[in-house]
Amino acid sequence: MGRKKLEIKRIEDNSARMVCFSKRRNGLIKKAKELSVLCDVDVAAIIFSKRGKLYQYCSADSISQVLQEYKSRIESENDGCDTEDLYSKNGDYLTYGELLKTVGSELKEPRVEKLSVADLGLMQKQLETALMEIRLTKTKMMTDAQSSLQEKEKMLEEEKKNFNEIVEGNKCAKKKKVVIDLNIAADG
Amino acid sequence: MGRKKLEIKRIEDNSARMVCFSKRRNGLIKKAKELSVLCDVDVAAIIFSKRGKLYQYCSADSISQVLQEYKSRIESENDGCDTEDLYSKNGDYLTYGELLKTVGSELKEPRVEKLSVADLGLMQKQLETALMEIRLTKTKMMTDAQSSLQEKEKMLEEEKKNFNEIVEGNKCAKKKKVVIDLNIAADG
DNA sequence: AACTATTTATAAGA
DNA sequence: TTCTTATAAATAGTT
Repeated sequence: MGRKKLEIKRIEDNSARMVCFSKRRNGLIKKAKELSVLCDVDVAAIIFSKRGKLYQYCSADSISQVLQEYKSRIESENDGCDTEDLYSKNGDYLTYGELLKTVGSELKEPRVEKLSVADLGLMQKQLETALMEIRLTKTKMMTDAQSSLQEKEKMLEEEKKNFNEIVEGNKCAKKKKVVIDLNIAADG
Repeated sequence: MGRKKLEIKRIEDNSARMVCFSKRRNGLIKKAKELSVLCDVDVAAIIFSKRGKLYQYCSADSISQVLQEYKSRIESENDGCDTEDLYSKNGDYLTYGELLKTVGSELKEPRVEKLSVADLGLMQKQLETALMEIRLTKTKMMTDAQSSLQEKEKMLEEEKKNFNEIVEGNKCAKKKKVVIDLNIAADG
């Protein structure tokens, strides 16, 4: 949408490409937000610029829902796979510790071939779960930090208000005093 | 954009919300693709519907680039953070094994408070790297599996061709024989 | 699933 | 970069 119809292929002009990137990046994130709010779904948009900058949007307050959904999906998709050796002895999923140890040793050694694509898929899902758990914790910590900041701000606001009331009170007192003085003058 | 200006808040009517979801989901993914192509950047859009369905777009062919970028970013962003205790003794980043052990023990125990947001951010990045490494490995394995399948298919095709040639050869031989027979008959 | 009246996004220009 | 504006594109409500 613009003065001309734009063909969808790489914009070769450097400056034009950057301008377009800036506009459309904001546009995409706006659209992602709107979709999330209007339709009450979880949306994430991630954009890596070539210069290493990372822009992202993730619908707030819902990471735990996403996590929950993910977990239940992992649990239900769990049949018909020969991935027994990826489980803990107790039949549960690996703890993150066990999982990471597996990832670390299996991926680093040259015996990756022993793992099937299905195994890697399961690992991937578990890592994603771990990742979301971290994100959740991080978000919560940041939210907590922010709300305590907001509380401080509120207290400051309160103090300011009180201060202003005192100042206003003084002004009123001065005005009254002036009026009285004038009345006195008029009397004379 | 539409007959009326739509306020950006949850659409309460169920049917209308689903229609909107369908339209805007496609719209978002289209926009993500366009941004990726026009500006030559990596874009991912992930949408979880409430009913557990996952829609996503990820600009293809670029996971290894993203991984590379991520790694170099981690290496360069590495100054000015007080996250020393997340590092291995050798000064390098944690191995995935060490990292996962930390995630597992720190997040499970009630002593998460000891970790700062910055620490979690670092963990997050490392987990993301691990995840991409897994994805990359999985993709490679699947590609390899596919190409070996394709090789088998090619061999099968070759065999089929040879077989057909033999069959064709037999057909020709038969034809010739018939002609000869006819000639003999004509001679008689 | 199509159709259109409108709104929204944005390409080019300043 | 930021604003403006003409035009393309998306889409809300309708059929």
